[in-house]
Amino acid sequence: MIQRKISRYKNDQRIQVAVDCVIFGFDGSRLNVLLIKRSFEPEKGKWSLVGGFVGNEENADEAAIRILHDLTGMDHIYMELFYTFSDVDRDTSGRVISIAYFALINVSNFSEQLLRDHEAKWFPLDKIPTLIFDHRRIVLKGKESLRRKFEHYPIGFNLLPKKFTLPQLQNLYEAIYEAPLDRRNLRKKMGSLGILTKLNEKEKKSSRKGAFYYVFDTVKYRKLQSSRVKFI
Amino acid sequence: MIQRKISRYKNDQRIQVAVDCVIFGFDGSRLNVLLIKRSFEPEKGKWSLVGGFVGNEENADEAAIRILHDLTGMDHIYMELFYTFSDVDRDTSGRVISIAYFALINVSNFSEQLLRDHEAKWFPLDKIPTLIFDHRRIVLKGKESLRRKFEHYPIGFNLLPKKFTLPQLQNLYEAIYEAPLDRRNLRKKMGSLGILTKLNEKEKKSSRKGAFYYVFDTVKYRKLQSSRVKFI
DNA sequence: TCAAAAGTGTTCTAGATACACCCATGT
DNA sequence: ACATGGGTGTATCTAGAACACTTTTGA
Repeated sequence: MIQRKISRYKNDQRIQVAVDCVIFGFDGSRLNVLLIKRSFEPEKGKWSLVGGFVGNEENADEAAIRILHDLTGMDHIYMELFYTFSDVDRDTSGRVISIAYFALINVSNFSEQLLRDHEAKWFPLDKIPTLIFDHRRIVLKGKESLRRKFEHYPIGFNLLPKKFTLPQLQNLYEAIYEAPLDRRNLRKKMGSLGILTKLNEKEKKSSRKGAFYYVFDTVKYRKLQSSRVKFI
Repeated sequence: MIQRKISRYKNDQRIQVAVDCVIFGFDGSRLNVLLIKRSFEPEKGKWSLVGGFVGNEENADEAAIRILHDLTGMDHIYMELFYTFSDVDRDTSGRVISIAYFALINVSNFSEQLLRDHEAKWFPLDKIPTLIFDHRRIVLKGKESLRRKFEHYPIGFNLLPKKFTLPQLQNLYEAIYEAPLDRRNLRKKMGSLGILTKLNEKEKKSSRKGAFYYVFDTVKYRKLQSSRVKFI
């Protein structure tokens, strides 16, 4: 039995609280954002972030987890609150503030079927279509937050498949920083951090020679975590 | 004539939206947080952050500016949204989410009279009393956010008076990082950034020899701003 | 055999760190 | 005269940046 809490504060405030998720996905070469065709009015049929209202019996994290689960079927998605957008007229049909999260997922966990079911589509970061409301601003701020976080925490590994190659890792860094990176320096850096384990297996699709797979060494990483490592 | 916006969304959500401010102030040697004795129920008389509800016709920034202005009489206070707290039971008398800001002000702008008027008091960061609700958590997260921001942006100057000495600046760095810092290295760093101008005037209260005053060179700083400077 | 991407080491430079003595002044 | 905090310079170390050739293999 769910009982609605009655506020003891006297207040005629009427603001609704929503969560919006900037879902980043990396396809091995480019960084993408998942957008959906909005299924209800207003702005039905336009491209939009994935979102929903916060329930009376859940906090914003729980709402984001629920929304991400409904869309993907996945649990334990890496996500982080990065900002709250509250302009009075940001939503054209009511006063709604949006608690914004970015989420990092591995594109390969996302089937074509799933995309069709939700009328969803991956868009490269430099090719975001016109979005409803202030969602473009939310995407841009999400990207900035991701970039800052990325500098000190190894969250990028959430965007990669379990096994990944160093050229893929380099593409990821370059996509997030929008700047070229030297192969040799990246390898040296990863070597000195000691958080990658080389597998005796090669990825052969994207080159003739093939690139060795690596896995992320969680145990070694945890030891570093206390000391605010620089990852780039 | 203010007309309330009627939402077109069907939704029985009943959440109120508040803003809370972690106001940091530096007294020349320690970093403090401004707390007030809560003036209304529930939890009346307990220590609390400064806050208030977001009005129907203002966004969260505007609410924070209003709240800070009401308390201090000051405008153009440096402030930044750092997180939104939304646990279902965080406020014991209703569902209220709190959009949290940290604000940086110069303690010397704050008269004793002002403190008395609002039943407010500065508390050193390591001596925060028991606070209502989740305000302790908000303070801790605010401190972390301040620290991260401080690394790359010269926001610390908002905590200092217009004229300040290098020993004071050092105290500020040490207070924010809770770690000792070498005098000579700090001076070298500031010298190389070139954003301080030495005045021909000394502060004589805190030592016999006296320490030269400096001012922050806004023009030189702006030139640096594009390039993500490291400030520590 | 050649095109295309993977892999590999060294040098240079700038910034961070560590460190100890003299200076100015009020009491 | 001395105690107190302010001011200064150098040597070392480390991390980041720049840079070019060899290897593998499928077509």
